[in-house]
Parts: sequence; structure tokens; C-alpha cells
Amino acid sequence: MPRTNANYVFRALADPTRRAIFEELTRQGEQTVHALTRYAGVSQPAVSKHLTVLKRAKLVRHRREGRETHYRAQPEALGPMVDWMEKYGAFWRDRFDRLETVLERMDA
Amino acid sequence: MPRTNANYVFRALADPTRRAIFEELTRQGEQTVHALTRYAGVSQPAVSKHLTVLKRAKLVRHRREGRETHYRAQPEALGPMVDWMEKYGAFWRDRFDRLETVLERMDA
DNA sequence: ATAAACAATAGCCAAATGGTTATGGATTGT
DNA sequence: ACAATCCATAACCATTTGGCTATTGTTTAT
Repeated sequence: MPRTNANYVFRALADPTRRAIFEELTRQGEQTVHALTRYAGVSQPAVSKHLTVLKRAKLVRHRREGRETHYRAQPEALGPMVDWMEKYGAFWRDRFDRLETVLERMDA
Repeated sequence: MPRTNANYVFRALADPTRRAIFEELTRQGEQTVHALTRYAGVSQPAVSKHLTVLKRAKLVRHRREGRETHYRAQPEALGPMVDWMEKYGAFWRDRFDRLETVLERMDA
């Protein structure tokens, strides 16, 4: 029901193919739909649909250049998920703590 | 396709009702199915199903006591998601950087 | 001018998802 | 002993999801 951006992000990343596409875009940078299709192992229309879902969550942006469309990752869109983890992931705080310790030690 | 634990976690948290249940458990601590049902706004069987999905992702544990079952959040299970964010969330690294700065300033 | 390439959309389908009521098994209260 | 409570499972249903092929609109190449 909730059309919040956080919800779109969570839902977008729930699918492994979509995660793979996002991962590929963060690793390799901007890619055309064609390239992503070769990578993803599903049909081109399927990739286009996934990209639409990722777009809705603002996890990717696109740029048209002639007949091809270049997509790139927009990792800032993970913000809502990070916020959520900060609120509800106690383990998370542990990591912060450990990081603090690391930094303190580095400092000594 | 992938039955990895990371995938279970991502999928479990994709549903808003499931997130709400997990949030409630981290905020208020251990709860019976009954209490969660009052909170969640769906039927008891629906809650039980959601809890099964959360269990599969190891996001909750349960403890039976007589006729009631107490569930509690297990935020360590967010680990795989944290790992993923560390790899693919550039924004994430920004936060680390900011934290470092904060800590460095605190230190001065 | 025609053909080929790229990407989005439409239309279809099977499977998964999230919900419901009904039921059953176990425990507790009267 | 009987009734009520708690929770899980079963059976069912509507909707959503993720995939496909076919098509269309552009743009580029011949």
C-alpha cells in the first residue's frame, strides 16, 4: 500500500535480477540496455521492465543518445534504506562502534 | 532462483507489513503472535505466515511458552544487507567518511 | 530508400504473493 | 470434563510479478 520512496527501494532490490543489474551498473558504470541485456540473462523487454522499477525507486537514471539509452546507478537512492537500517539494525550500531574503535586505535 | 540468505533477507523486508512487524519487535522487544496480530492489522494466520518468512531470513527467533509463541527480532540477520550496501552503496561510503570526520573532530 | 539495430510498449501467461476463512492441536482456565 | 485461548496449517482466491514473443517508433548504416 505505501507508495513511499523507501518502499519502492526495498521492493526494487528484492529481485535478484534487479540487484544484479544495479550491481553491474555500480561496478562497470554507465551501460546501454543492450549491454545490460547481454549481462542479465533475460530478454531485452524484461531488462527494460526491471529498469523501470529501478527508475521508480530512483536507483538508476537514464540518458538517451540516439537510438540507445544509457543507464547509470544512483546509489544516493539507497538513503532511505540506510536510514531504516540505522533505526532498526542494532547490529548496525555495533559496526559503528567497531569502526569507532578502529579509528580510535588508528589515532593512538 | 538464488536461495542465499541475503536474498531471503531482501525479500523478507520488501513487504511493508513484514517490515512493520520487524520494527515493532525491535522497538518493543519480544511479542506474542497475538500481540503482533493486534498491531499488524491483518489476520492471525497472515501474521503467522509473515513470521515464517522472517524466520526463513533469520530476522526473528521464536520461543514457545505453553500455548503462546514469543517472537523477537534478530537484527544481526541484517548483516548480509549491510555487506551488500558496503559493496554497492557509494553513498554509504560517504556516511563512513562523514563519520570519520566527526570522530576526528571529536578527537581534536 | 531500405534495412538493420536499439529500446520501449503491448499483450499474454504461469507462478508467486498476500490475504482470507476454516480447521486442528495443544494448553490453560472454569 | 468442558470451554476458551493461542497458534499453525490447509484450502482457497485475487492480484501482482517476472518472464516471454510480437510490435512499433526511432535512429543509424548500407
